[in-house]
Amino acid sequence: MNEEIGDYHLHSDQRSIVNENDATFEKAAQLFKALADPERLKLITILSQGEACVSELATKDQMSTVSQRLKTLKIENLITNKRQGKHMIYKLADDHVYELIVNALEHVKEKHRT
Amino acid sequence: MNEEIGDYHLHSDQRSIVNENDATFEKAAQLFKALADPERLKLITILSQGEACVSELATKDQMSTVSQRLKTLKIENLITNKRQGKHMIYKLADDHVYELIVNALEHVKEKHRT
DNA sequence: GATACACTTCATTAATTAATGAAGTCATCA
DNA sequence: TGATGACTTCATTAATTAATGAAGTGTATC
Repeated sequence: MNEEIGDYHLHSDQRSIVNENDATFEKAAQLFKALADPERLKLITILSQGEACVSELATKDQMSTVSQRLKTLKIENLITNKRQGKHMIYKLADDHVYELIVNALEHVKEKHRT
Repeated sequence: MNEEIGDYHLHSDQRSIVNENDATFEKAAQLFKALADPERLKLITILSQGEACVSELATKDQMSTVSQRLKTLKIENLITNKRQGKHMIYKLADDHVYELIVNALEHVKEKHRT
């Protein structure tokens, strides 16, 4: 009757989330917090087109700011980096990142009743 | 060579997000902000199991807080409500909500290299 | 080994966000 | 119609978060 998919259930045509603990909610909230900024989202979409170093993502005078934004994203495992000589190359960590953003963009573009 | 899916592209095995404007990023950031709180996430997961009124979601003394959390979620079209006599019944707005949360929960449960 | 380049970190300062409790609204029932 | 129940809103207060510019770190080059 109920099809089980990890902690996510399908029962009587209604999807539901069960058995999550407080620590998981806390971590998920932190993840969403990292995504909750238009400039950080913009960085992610740029990186969705391929890896890039910091100076490709920032002009000289916003380098500090961009570096801090990247750090925020990295802490939540949304992006990874590697050094290449003097440059630090950033890229998206995995598919969840892409899925989260695309899903959010779809949601905000959707018409909702007033 | 490139398969086009709305504003989302698949090219050479790399997904990318293009052609989004600032207003869209701003709205997406607001959406993520609404999700960036463990208590609001908890409310969403409860509602994923079915609709509920405020007093089912809160004890008497946290009613104000819970009501404000629900309002935050409603503003971002994550939930909807309807009055039923004295009760205000809340439920999830659409599938995006469920997908966003499940995706985030999967991401945080994933092992990432240290 | 000193200088430059490409960042990263730190500290201050400004701006946002959330909890609390009191007051207000809306529907029902006596 | 006035009292009660079920919320919602408001105002204050506390806690977080982000931008800025200066100082620090690591790598390559002269």
